[in-house]
Amino acid sequence: MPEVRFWLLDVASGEGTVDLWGVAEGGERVVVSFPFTPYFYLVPSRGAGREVGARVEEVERFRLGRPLRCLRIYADDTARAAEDALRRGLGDAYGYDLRRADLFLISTGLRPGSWAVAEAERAGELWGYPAYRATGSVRAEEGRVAAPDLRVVSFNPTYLARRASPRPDRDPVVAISLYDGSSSRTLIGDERSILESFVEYLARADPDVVVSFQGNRVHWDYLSRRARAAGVRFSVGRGGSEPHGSVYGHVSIRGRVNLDVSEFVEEVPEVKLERLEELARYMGMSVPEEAPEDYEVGDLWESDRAALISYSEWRARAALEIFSAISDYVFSLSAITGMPPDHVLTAATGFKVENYLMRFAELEARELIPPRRESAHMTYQGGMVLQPEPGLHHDVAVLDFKSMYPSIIIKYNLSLETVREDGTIEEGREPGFLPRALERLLEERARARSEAERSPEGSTERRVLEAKQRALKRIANAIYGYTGWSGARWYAPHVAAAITAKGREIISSVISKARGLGLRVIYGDTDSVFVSNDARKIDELLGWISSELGLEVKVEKVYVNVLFTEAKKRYAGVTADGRLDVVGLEAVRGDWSGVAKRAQVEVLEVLLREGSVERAVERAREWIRRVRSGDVPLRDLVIWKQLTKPPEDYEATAAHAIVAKRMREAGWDVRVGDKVGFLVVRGPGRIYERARPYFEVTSDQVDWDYYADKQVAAACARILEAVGVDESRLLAAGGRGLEAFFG
DNA sequence: TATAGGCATCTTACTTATACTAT
DNA sequence: ATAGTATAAGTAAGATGCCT
Repeated sequence: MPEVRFWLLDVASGEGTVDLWGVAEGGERVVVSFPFTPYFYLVPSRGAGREVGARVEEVERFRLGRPLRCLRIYADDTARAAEDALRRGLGDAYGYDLRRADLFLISTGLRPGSWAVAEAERAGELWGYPAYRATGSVRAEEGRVAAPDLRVVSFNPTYLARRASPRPDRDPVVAISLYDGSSSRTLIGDERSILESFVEYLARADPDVVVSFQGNRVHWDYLSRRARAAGVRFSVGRGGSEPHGSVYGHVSIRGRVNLDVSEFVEEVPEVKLERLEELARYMGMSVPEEAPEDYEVGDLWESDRAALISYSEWRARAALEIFSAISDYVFSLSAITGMPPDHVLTAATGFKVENYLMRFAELEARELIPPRRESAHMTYQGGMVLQPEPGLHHDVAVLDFKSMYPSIIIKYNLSLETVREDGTIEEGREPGFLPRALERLLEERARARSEAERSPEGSTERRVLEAKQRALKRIANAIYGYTGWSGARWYAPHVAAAITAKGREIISSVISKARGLGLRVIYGDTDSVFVSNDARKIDELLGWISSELGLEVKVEKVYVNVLFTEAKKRYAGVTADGRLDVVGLEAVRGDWSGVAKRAQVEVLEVLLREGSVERAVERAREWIRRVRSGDVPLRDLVIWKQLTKPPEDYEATAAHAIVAKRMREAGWDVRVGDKVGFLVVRGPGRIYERARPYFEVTSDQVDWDYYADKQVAAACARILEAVGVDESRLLAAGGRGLEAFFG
């Protein structure tokens, strides 16, 4: 039987077939077509039999671990067929609400971003590509880690906005920069020729991956509309197809991976603003010092076109470089979840986990896949957080459970089959669906890690395996949260509650034991305990945890100095290797001005490194003085807040919502989910009456006192009050007060 | 096409207490 | 003396973004 081996790029539904786009072993780009009729399962009610559908097979499946005789029913429209069966009272239906291409992947075990082997024969060409027709089975080729050489192209368009944000119904595309990994170019000229050249370029370069920053959210739609208006056929997909909207707000380009690297920002909590510059900087890439802001593009196009084009080329290059850095991770996520690489970044965590679970259910556990339905959200108790001992502590060890919740799920076999509604646990049962699914992830992760270690340093294989283990960890860690998500197919709040209850029980016993051993417990949160760094006692504690609880705890880090306020989840410390950790405090929050964050970090540095309260106070006072006198660049005063709903839906008048509303009225494209940057200006009234878009404010308008008192002083006082300094000492005027004069 | 709950903190919106004014 | 009103003080709720 002839076989074709290929690396799976994209899956598309054809006429009665599923078409697989891939890169074959020899480097050929191929399309392999499979005849595929979708199916669903019916647990028949008494009496119902094979007459329920035209093509029916009897199979054994499990429902929450219990074996059942089921019917597998094939139908072109499974949703309709299932609905019909339900209406006729023929039984309970499962797995009928999956999309065809998804079901194909789930049932065959094929993974996008991985290698596949298909029994197939050559069948001419399809849209100019070698086509194969399946003659037998198709399966994943296990154990082959590295992706083939992919052709990757990135692009960055520039639009010329007449005012505010560019609008596709009005403002033209004036340039598109392209980068193929070695050379840059920018298409300019009249719009029609730019768009035509773009389409031609893609047809000629024929990339497997098209990379952009915000392609899904902005560019594909914008460019499609402009092309339509200009009468240019926007055939950027393989076989000349046009982009089309798909699930998760993702845009599909047939035969290619359309990768919008802006979506990777979700995976990086350190990056607070979804901007290419921020992400690139985080990834350690060089970033132009003066990147133009959106509102400057129009002027720059007139005044310094060369600079704008060079910036645009940087953007295209940066997007591709980011892709290169994350591609192994993305392909791994794709392989684990079975979702195409471009979908997997766009999809929310819950859906990634769910896709993994559905594959595991169908391929390994033979569990029925429950339909998605709206469940009432139930809250339950979460992790335990200790009240910290406020003040400055020296030599503190942070003890951490290794993957506490995943360990609990497996160790106590917490699953839908084993946890009763009242939260009690059925002992002695076979490992349940969730623990098994989780164990599989952890096994694979352990294997990836050990294989990575065996691979030569710096090798492709090692890099890929390390990305794979990170991706596996990401999914494993999200399984607990998934059980408490009311949108989940396997929604199980009582299981989630049982997991956290065990967690609380365990951490409580660890705290008691630590105290019993004479360790001072300073703080703890969910799966961590901060104790005085007494190596002998800690060793004893870890030994006890291992032998008595059967769980693993490690010394995560040691703080030479660590400062706690009265507040939970907020502290800062200097580690043995000299790094300053800031946790939860203003300095790590995206909704505080840069000046307040910087001042707070400096105060912390002085306090924790030099150990001088007096110098820390002086540092805070310097910053307050500086701000009050207006000696700070405006960009350090911007406060960013996310617009979490339409501005008019806010019950309380919020500054950023008012600013967003005004910006919209002025023609800015401010969407729900965007961060709105504003400054507070002088004048009467509430903050929301004095908030302005950050780019509209001049230095003489700024309410410097607001920044001095409510931002800088507040952030510094938070720290200094923990060491007995009152905020009034920071705010008192002058260098030395009257007490110095009289004292 | 929202993983979870726990938490701090700021601002706004509303309530209550207090001081002051007009009758 | 009393009712009415402006203002301060106090509190609840809305909103955001962090931690594990």
